[in-house]
Amino acid sequence: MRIATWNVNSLNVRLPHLLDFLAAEAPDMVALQETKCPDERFPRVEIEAAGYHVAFAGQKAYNGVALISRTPINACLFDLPGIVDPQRRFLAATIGELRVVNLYVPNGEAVGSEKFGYKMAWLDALIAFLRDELVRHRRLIVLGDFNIAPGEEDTHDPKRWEGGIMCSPSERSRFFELLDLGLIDTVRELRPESALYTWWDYRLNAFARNWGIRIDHVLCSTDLQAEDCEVGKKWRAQERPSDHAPLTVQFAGEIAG
DNA sequence: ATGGTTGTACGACAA
Repeated sequence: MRIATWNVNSLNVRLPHLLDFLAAEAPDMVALQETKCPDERFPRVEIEAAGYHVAFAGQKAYNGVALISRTPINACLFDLPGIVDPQRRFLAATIGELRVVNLYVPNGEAVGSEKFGYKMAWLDALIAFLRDELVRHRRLIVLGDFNIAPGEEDTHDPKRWEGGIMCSPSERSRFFELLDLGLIDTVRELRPESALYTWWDYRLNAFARNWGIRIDHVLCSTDLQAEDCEVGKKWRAQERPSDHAPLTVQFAGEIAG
């Protein structure tokens, strides 16, 4: 099975790219973030016509997550337990024999800001939730835009990013707490030596210079085996791209189990 | 590298 995550930064603008991606890559499941799309305007018809089921949690202008799957999507949970959050950043669901948790972790703006405190509280609630979820589900995938670059090798310029937002010790320690629960960073496991990025700033021609960072992740429980991964840089190179590339991970076996 | 771009929605905020 092939599982992808993609922060599309407006599903309305990026729907043609998404439909091209589905046709070209034929993933079994895609987790989307930053759909910026209220539920009543979600492009259900177009995505279902491509042969996929949909589940979504959107809001006007900001945030918004969705799941797109060839296999029906069941038992959706739209709110991260343990925190009251009107922002649509979380969508957990059961797909075949998989439990999938799609995340759009708060950006945090700047270390020490009010939004940074929200990010830390959100991550702490996530860690508590996933500790329970791993007890309930042996085949668990946690994926999305984490807004955390786990290590120095995950930025194009460690000195520039050191201690800043997405790279601070408190954010990185939360990421490693997630791994310590029993989750695997599939991309780092598959490509231990590679500089792989998933996000490049729109500004300063950052993509052409490969000034990127790795903040989108696919984590899995130890019952699952990741076989291969790919960052879809060609989608970041399109006209009017998202600032994130899609990340696809190939797992052994099928969604049905 | 300390500026700059994009999306939403039409000014200002979020990223």
